[in-house]
Amino acid sequence: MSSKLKETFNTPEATPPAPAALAAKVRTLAPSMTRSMQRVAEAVAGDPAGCAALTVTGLAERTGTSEATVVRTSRLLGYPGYRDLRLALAALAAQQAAGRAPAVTADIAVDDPIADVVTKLAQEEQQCLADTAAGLDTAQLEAAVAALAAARRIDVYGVGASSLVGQDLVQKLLRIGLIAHAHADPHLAVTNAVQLHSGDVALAITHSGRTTDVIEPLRVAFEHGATTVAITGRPDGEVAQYADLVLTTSTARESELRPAAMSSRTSQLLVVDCLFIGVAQRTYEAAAPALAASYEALAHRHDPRPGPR
Amino acid sequence: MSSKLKETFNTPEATPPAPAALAAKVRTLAPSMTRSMQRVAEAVAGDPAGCAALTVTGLAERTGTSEATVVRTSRLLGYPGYRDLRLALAALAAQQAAGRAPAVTADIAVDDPIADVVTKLAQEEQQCLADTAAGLDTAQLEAAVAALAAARRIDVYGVGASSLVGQDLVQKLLRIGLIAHAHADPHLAVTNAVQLHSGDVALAITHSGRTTDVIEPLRVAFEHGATTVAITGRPDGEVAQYADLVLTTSTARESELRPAAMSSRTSQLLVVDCLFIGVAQRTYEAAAPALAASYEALAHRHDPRPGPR
DNA sequence: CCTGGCGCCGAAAATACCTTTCAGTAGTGA
DNA sequence: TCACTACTGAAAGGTATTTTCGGCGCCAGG
Repeated sequence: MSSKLKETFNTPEATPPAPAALAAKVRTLAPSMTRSMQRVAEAVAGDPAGCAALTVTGLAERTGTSEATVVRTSRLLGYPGYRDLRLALAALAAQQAAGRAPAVTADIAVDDPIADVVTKLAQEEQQCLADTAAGLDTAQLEAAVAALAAARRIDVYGVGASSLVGQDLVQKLLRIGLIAHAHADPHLAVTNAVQLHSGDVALAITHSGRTTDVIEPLRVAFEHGATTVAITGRPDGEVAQYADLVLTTSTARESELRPAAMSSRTSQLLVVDCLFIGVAQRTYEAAAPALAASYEALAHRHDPRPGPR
Repeated sequence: MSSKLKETFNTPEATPPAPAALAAKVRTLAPSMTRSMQRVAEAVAGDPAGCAALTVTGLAERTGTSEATVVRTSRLLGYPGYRDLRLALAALAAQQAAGRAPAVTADIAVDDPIADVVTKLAQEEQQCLADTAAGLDTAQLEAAVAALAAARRIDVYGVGASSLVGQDLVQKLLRIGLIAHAHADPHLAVTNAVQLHSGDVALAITHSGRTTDVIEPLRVAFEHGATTVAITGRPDGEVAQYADLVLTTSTARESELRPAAMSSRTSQLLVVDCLFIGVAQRTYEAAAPALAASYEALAHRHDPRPGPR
C-alpha cells in the first residue's frame, strides 16, 4: 500500500538469524546503515560479551543513540528485536571464550591469578587421565583384576603420596568383602610379606619405580610365590623386576610449583579405580549387597537420631 | 531482621553465575529443590538451547509450573533472575554446539569389558574435573588460600574416603613448612579443635555435607574463632552453617558400581591441589626451598647407596 | 535566499516480559 | 484432629523492549 503503517524495514533475510557470522554481517551491511546504526553495529561486533550484558537503554546510552535505533539495528541484522540479538551475542561471546580456552596449557606460574590456577590444574589433570587411559595395558589390567578377585589376601605397599592411593584401594576392596591391607611402614610390610604365598596378591605403588621401601616387600612377596602387581610410571624401573604384572601410569611434566606427586596421584587413582570396578564386576553377586550394606551403615552416621532418613 | 520482606532465597553464591557448569550445578542443587523447581531445572539442563528460546511464561507452561517457580529456580542456580539465566543458557547452547558438549557417557555396566571400563571411567573423571573447575567460586578459594597461608595452625577433618584427601592436603602443606594436622578420629578432632582460635584455620571435607563426625569439630573451631573452611558437594548442607568459606565440589551421578565416593574424591583432590598451589604461590619465598629440600631428601631413599644419583 | 520534500533520529507512549506479593493448599508433626 | 510449615500459582507491580510520532537537518528546486 501507499502509507507505511509500521517501521518494519525490509529484513534482508527471512532465515533465522545467524549464530556466529555476526561480525561478517555487520561488515556487509554497514554501508547500507545510517550513522547511528553503524555506531551500534560497531559496538556489537567489537564487544559482543560486553554488549550482551547491557539492556536496550544501556546499549543506546553507550553508543550515544536511542533505544529505537538499537532495535532498528537488531532488525537489520536479521533478528526480530533486541532481545534476540542479545541472546545471539551471549552465544557468540561463549563461542569466542571457548575458542580461546585451550590457550592456557602453559605452565602454572607464581603470579598466576587463582582462576588460572584452577583452569590449568583441571586441564592438566584431565590430560593426565586421558594419557593414562590410553597407555594402560588392558591385558595386564585384566590379569590383575582376576588375581585380585581370586586372592585369599591382598597386601598393598605405598609410601608418601602413594600411600594414600594404596589406602584408597584397600578401603574399596574391604567394602566389597575382600581381605586387604595397606602398608605404609616398610618394616611391617616386609614382615607381613613373608606370610604371602601362591594365591595371594601383593601390589606396590611407586611413581619412580625406584622406591626401595616399596620394592623390598614386593620382592619378598614375589619370592614367596605371591602374584605381584606394580603400579608405576616407570615400567622399566627396578620395581618391575619383581612384578608379575605391571600397570603403567602416565608421567606428566612437572613444574616447580606442581610436584610430580600431584599428577602421578591422579594417574594412580584412575588405575586403582579401574582395578576396583573390574573386581566388583567379577564378584558382583557378593559385591553388590556388600556395597549396599556399607552404604546403609554409613547413612546412620549422618544424623545421630534414629529412624528413616 | 525479623520478618522476611522479600523472597530473596539464600543465594548460595554471591559470585557472578557460572557459564558452563550449569548441568553440574543443577545436579548439585537438585536435592535441595522442591518438586516444581526440579522440573524446571531438569528442563533447563536437558535442553538449554530450547529453553533459551522461551520466555518465562513459555518455560513455566512447558514445565507445567508457574512463572514464579521459574524465577525462583533461576535464583537458586545463582542468577539474579530469569533474564540472566536465559543468557547463560544461550551461551551454554553455543558452547555445546561448538563441540564442547559434555557428551553423556553411558553408565558402567556389570558386563562391560575392561577396556570400556577404563575409557568410561577416565571420561567421567575428566568431566568431573571440568565441572568442579567451572563451579568453583574463585573468591572463596582466594580467601581460603589467604587464610591458610597466614594460619598459625591448620586442622583438617575428614573421615572415610575424605580422610585420605585431608591427609593429602596435610602432606603437601607440611612440605612447604606450614603447620597442619589431619584428623580422622572425631573425638581427637574435637579435643584439638578447642585449641584453635582466631588466626587458625579449620578445614572440613565431607561430600554429603552432613557427616556429623566432621561437622562437630568444625563447629567447635568455628565457635572458638578459627577461620573455618568446608569442602563439600552440598553448599547448602549442615556443614556450611559453621563454615566461613565454602568450596563446592561437583556431584557426578553415581551408579551401582561407581559409588559417589569415587567422583567426589576426584573433585575434592582438585580443590585441595588448588589450595595448595595457591598457598605455595603466596609463600613462594619460603615454599620453593622447602619443596626442593624435601625432594632432595627423598632422592636418597630410592637408592640406599650414598653418593650422587 | 527561501521553501518544500525526504528520511533519520530520539522522546515518550504502548506493550511485552519479568519479578514480587499474597493467599490458598498440601503435607507434616504433635 | 489440629496447628504449623513450606510449596505453589494467580495476579499485581515493575522493567525492559517495541512502537509510534513528531522534530530536525539536509538537499534540490524555485
